[in-house]
Amino acid sequence: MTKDQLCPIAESIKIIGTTPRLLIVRYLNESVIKNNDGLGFNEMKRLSKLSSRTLALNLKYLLEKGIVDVKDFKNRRFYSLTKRGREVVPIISSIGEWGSRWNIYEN
Amino acid sequence: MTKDQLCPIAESIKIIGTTPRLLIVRYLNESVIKNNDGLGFNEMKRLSKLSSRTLALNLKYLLEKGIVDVKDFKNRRFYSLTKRGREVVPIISSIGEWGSRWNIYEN
DNA sequence: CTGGATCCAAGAAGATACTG
DNA sequence: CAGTATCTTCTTGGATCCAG
Repeated sequence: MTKDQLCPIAESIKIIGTTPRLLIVRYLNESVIKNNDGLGFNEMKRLSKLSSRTLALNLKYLLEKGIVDVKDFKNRRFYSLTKRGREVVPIISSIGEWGSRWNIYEN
Repeated sequence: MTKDQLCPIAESIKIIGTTPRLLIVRYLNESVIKNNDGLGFNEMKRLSKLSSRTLALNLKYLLEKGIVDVKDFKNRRFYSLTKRGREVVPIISSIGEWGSRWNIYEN
């Protein structure tokens, strides 16, 4: 809590408001909907179309922020959303709803 | 509409899901709430703390996408949200709500 | 095969100075 | 006031490589 901290909204935008991080949350959430145990690195890479470098860096960031969790079992790693991460999902939903309206007009 | 287009959510994230663009929409929306005529370039720069370069580039992008509008009067330029731009506001609201919960836990 | 790490090129953002 | 020019730094993409 520094003295000249920014407002919470601006801070939040800086934490989660980047393309790779929103994409990661998005696909992790969809994996939950499908009742999976989470997603593996390569599966996220394929879905999100992020490079392995970008995916690895941003996964690490989201792990540190407590938004993403990882578990090892069955000789694999499974990434999933934490409770805090699931709270990000409404943001993704809003973007999805905006996208639907957006596509009514042609770009 | 190319053949291998991505899903609308991923596309939407790429269009609006970047820090500078979210910040721009955020402050333009708040200026509407305050019943202003919009925001000038320097005012947005001061509020968003974006560099003039980043602000100019992203304003141009949002103008092209029809999310932001600009009008000249009183010897000044006033940026504001279009109807389409105002549809982005729920995304900002979701981020704001998330930010509030976020701050309950210390980072 | 999975989960990265590494290297290099390209792009986006930040800082600051400067101009019409 | 509203940007542009320039330079540096950070982020991403894409390919490749490698250990378990």
